[in-house]
Amino acid sequence: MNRIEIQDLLNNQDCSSLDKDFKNINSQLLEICSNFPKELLSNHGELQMQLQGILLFLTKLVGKNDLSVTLKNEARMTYQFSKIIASLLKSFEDFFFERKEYNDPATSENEFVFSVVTQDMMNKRKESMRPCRGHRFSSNSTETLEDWYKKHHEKPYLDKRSLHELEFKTKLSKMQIRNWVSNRRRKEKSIHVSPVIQDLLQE
Amino acid sequence: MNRIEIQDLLNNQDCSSLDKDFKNINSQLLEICSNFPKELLSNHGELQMQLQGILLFLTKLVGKNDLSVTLKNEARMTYQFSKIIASLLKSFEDFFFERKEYNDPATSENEFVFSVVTQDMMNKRKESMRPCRGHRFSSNSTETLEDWYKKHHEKPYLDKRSLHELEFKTKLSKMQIRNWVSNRRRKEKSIHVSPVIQDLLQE
DNA sequence: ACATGTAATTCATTTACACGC
DNA sequence: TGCGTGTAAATGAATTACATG
Repeated sequence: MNRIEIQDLLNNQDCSSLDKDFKNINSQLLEICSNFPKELLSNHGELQMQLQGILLFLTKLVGKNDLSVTLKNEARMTYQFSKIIASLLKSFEDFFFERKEYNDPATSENEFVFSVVTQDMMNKRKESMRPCRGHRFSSNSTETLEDWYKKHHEKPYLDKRSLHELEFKTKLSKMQIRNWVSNRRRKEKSIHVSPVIQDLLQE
Repeated sequence: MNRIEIQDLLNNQDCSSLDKDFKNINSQLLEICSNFPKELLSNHGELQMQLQGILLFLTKLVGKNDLSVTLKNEARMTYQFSKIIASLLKSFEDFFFERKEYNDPATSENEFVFSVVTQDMMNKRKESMRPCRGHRFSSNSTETLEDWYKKHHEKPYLDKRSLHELEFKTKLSKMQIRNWVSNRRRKEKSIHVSPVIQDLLQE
């Protein structure tokens, strides 16, 4: 996932029309994000309260009739963003206060984008899990595999070198890679169906 | 078209009032459906006889005067259903044993009857069925509703006339239509998300 | 090791309903 | 009742794993 600066998320070009309170809220959110898991231990309750206040304000703002459409949309977007932060905050709290064994991989970075952290968390969890039907690989792994497949489109069968390379790149097991490529060949087949049959299957 | 389990078609809640013979017929039909084209080659003649017997019995049943209305309707539906199976069976036989040209499904009379009758049956059943979460409306109904929404895009709220019209066109209940329009408005909102946040949520 | 069939799971979407305004 | 919002239940397609010949 690409990193996105929080400033880009919050203060985009349309913000020039926003009033004082709205700007104030944006800067509050920015601050919360910047210190995200760091200051959580000391004042998570405060943070939750602050977020609740922000959400309440935004709800009121959206409800107003005399608001311009762009401003309303802006408010809605900020509301969505605040909601995301609130739920992230909650999941962090669960980690820190109910299961204490979790080490945050990203605390070393001073200012970071929280989306990257959640991605890391997901990958950490996934890697430790034993292979399970239906559980998706990380998008990174899938991309790597898909790249390989595109390159070897003519003859999409694994040789030893490819297998080793993919094993190293994706951190998946040999069996998983073989399965993936096999399933991928099957998918390739099913993509190219006679248009007549496709029409038939449509309805 | 929504799929309906054969069991639902044959054995619905009203069946408690049916007599033994009727239940027996239902289970026979169910068995025939389950093995439909599979066992056709070995015993198509038998199947035709069996179906004829069923049809005869049902004809007698419908003719009776002392039958309750719901039971009579049930018998009629089962009769239609048996007829459909019989005609399907016949067209399969034609195809397999007389080497006749397989008729284009769109123009074949049997197929036409099949789809119309099942649609009819479905609508009938839908009226009696209590609405169920997650069960899709027919594509026809959805199209009608979507058309209405597009037309009233500026102010997508139902008035009495619209509600009546849609109720007539879609054969859905008032509550279902109100729910659909409400859910549709919500969807409209969620479609217009900040592209940055959308990317973020994409992962 | 392969194609094929299919089980188990997930993900987004659809419909229904509850609660408060 | 009407609305928006939150959320439950179900669907259906796609993803991953594993069994068989």
